[in-house]
Amino acid sequence: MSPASQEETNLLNLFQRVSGIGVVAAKKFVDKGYKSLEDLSNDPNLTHHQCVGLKYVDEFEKEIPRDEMENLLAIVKKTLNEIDSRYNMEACGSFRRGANISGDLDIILTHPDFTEVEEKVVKRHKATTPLLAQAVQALEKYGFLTDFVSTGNVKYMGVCQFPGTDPRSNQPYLHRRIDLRFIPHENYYTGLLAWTGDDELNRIMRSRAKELGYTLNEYGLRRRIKTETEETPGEKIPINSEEDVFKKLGMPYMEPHERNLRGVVKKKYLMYEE
DNA sequence: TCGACGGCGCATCCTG
DNA sequence: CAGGATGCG
DNA sequence: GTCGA
Repeated sequence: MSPASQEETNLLNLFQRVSGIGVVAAKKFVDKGYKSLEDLSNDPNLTHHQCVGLKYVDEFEKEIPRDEMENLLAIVKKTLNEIDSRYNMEACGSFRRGANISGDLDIILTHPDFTEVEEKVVKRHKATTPLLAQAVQALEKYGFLTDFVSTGNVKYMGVCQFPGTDPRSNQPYLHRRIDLRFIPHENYYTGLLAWTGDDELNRIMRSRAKELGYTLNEYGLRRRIKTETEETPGEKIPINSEEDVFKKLGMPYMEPHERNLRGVVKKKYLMYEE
């Protein structure tokens, strides 16, 4: 590779370390002649997301130890239960699958007043529901949330920081990426399943559902209606636990820590290749 | 053998 | 201005 | 590159 295009590749990779900068934006900045993150920081037209990403570019690359994840989650649970005990929340992703380290904190949130019907009504009228905003406000009040990346009716993306000094470093705790995702009450378990993953398991369960004439996603398990010309989602199967979904698909229940399939499946194929 | 390989919420830009 | 398209995670 | 249609 020529020196020039090597430099360009290096810069593209450098800029994409910033949250909010993908391949398109990175290329744009290279074309502008930027050579460093400092050049980037002098651009007056960065999006808000990119500003936050740049501010914490080093901190966001640091992994989060499991005990800190537990402490962060405990703060969110305690704070929200204080303002309304009917909030229900769980951290998903690799943390729920038992990982010792995580990249960010992904929390799904339900409340009995936020149903599928409610969500549709809100969407149709381009209205707002206060449930997520109230939760965010409560967490901001304690200084737990330090910056936002995006914030809407059902999804908040932002930055949080555990209070006090980290005994590991004798420094303040690092800033961590946090997502709060509101999902309709009756979709809690399929949402929990989908957002816990991993991706490989999601693919397997969705394709298995398809084979059995269902369609599975984070919004529920539905029967598929098959006519001569088209297939449409049919009535919803009631789901009251993650176990219910496995059962409907004729699969043995897998504990969250047993859902780390990424790579495992590949190994299986490699065995056949021998 | 050949096409699909995720869909979606939010921010922002584009178009009319 | 609204509605659609695109970038991003 | 993998896998079902």
